[in-house]
Amino acid sequence: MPVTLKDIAAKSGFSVTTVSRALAGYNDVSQNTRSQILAIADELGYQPNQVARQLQKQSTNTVGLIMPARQDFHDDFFSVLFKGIIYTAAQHNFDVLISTTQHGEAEMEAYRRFAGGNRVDGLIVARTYRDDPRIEYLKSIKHPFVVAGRSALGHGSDFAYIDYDSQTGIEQLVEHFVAYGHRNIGIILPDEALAFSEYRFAGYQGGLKKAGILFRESFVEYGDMTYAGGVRTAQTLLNRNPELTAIIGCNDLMALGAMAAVQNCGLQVGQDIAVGGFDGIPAAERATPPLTTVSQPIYELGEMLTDLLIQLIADSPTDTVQRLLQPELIVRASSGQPRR
Amino acid sequence: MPVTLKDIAAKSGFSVTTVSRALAGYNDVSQNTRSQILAIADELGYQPNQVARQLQKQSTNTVGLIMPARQDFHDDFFSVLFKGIIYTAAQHNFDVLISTTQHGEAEMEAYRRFAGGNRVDGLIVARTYRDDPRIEYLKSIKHPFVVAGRSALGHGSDFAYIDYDSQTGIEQLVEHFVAYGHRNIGIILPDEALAFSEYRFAGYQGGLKKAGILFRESFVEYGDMTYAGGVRTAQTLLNRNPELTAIIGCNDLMALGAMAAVQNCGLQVGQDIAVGGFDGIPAAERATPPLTTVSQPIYELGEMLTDLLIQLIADSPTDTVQRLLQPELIVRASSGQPRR
DNA sequence: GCTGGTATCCGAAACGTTTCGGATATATAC
DNA sequence: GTATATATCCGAAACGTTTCGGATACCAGC
Repeated sequence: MPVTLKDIAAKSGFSVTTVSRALAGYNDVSQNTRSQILAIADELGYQPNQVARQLQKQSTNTVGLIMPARQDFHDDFFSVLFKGIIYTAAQHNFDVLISTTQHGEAEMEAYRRFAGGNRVDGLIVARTYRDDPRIEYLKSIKHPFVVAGRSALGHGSDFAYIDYDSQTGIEQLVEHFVAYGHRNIGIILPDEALAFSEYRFAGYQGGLKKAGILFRESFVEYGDMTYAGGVRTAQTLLNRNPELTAIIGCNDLMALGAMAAVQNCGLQVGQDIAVGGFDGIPAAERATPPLTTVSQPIYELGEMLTDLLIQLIADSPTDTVQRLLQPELIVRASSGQPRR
Repeated sequence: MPVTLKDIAAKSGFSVTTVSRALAGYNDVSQNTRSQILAIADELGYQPNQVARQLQKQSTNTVGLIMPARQDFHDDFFSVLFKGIIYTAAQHNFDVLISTTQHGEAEMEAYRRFAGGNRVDGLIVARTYRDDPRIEYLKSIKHPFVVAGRSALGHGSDFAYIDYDSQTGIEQLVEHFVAYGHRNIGIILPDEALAFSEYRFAGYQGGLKKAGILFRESFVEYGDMTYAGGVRTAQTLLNRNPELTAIIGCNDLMALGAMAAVQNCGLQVGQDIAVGGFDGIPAAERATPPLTTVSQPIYELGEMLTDLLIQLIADSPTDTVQRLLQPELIVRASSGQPRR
């Protein structure tokens, strides 16, 4: 029994049309009737039905985000990205609709519900996979979207995206380690299925090559982006390669896990083994010792993505915006002192 | 130009009604026509318009959450609560609609839009204030909602809520410190306007009283729930009261800040000054030294709230569920050894 | 008195679904 | 043969808005 325009119309004696126009501020309704109508609306506590309005206007003032379920949950990436998104959306008077699914058919189903089902005006897609079906779908139905990240290395990316140049970032981290005298540098990569995994791997190889260091398969492991996964994977790496003097975790959480693994071995982070991460989350700075990392400001990424998406919704764009941002190497105690 | 029921009707030669019923699986449509219709729907890539469906069904399968903007942003509480909510909502095939606002009129506006505007079937309200206008509003329009937290001490709470008994939690923490030989225990409280601030204060006073320790106004400060705020406030507390040997931060973030402040003074956390927190966030466990804290599993709180809300939406309840959960004291190195 | 303009109002259609209450045709029962 | 049941379909109304295209009344200008 919420109050509708019809109720106000009945009580005021005017038509639904006039009530609607009075409330919307059109100037073809007299001052007198407008104030009557406003008074009644106020008295009845009228609240326009947003769903009806959306149906009529064919727009929702809502952006959508579909997050991976569970296993990535304690990854700070989405938390922070998400904060940037909802805060920026609110600035533009947009709400944010969220769902979580496992990767796979359920995920596509959610995208169809949000985009095809007209629940949102635009979508932000994050964590791209190689040949990502979500992107294909959104392109096919011409629904506005922006992507955090690109397609995998070598695949074309003909859509709006914003991404940090993690290849260069990791390369700089490797160079930093090399400059400190390290030559046996291990790396914990993200899941191979993730598009950005390749860029980081390429950065690792690029850094080694520049330094004239031979790439060794055995120094590479894949982790699951979690703290616990970092502990586990670093353990494996250290057991298999006692000669390692440095480890790169491809996100800060895994790097923090790696630090713990090093300490568990009775070794000193920064003395015996240098550790570096990627992301620049707050916990990295607060760790003991503080973590050297490649910082990609995620909150700001969320802001930029949202601004871009909303702009894209407002005026269908002429050219597709693609922005590649430079991350910043932040050296802290976890990489220790130059070794000679 | 998304495809609608009308398009399928036109192409198949059946009426919109029949198409609708075929797709919905009613049994008053023959196997033959059903399969024709399904085929065409599939071919055209039909995706039901959720907004139209919501309008007709007068329900949205969506729960709403309105988060405080900015200053609380780097508080992990909402991030984790939020994860619990969206994950559980997804289990029930509910989406989650989010907005952020500053506390105040804009916040009420958002509640009206979500609840009165029929955008969501139910709301989760968190961070209650004393005599919270949001709760009054939702009660007045009889919109389903559940609350994380209660009204302020002494005010009646005639609505569905789930809360941790933080009074008992803080009391236990005080008792723990007392048992370790501390008598000069400072506390950093949350903003007074927050309903739970009073419970924690009461717990502090209760703990002191049990131990026969006189309450001293000067040992109390109010913080803003952030890490930086914790550093600042602990600093103030320590400068003013050099006799302090223990500090309680009323959330982990402020407690971690307090640890940093202690260390900045050249003092040892756990040796010179004991520190305890409240929440049990992951960072507390990983801190150096690990933080003694009163753990209130927030993710689980989000799960329970969402389950309760959805149940409340499904069958209007007979009695209002109110659950008071016991938090758990977790002793770690930040509280050091017994002093004698 | 007629014309044109302006101010104010409103009916009806539309957005895309779902559903109520039939309508039609065919089969079954007697 | 009629009466009843069943299977299959559909028109129209409804959900609550917004908006297009008038309609009406009144005024000024000639």
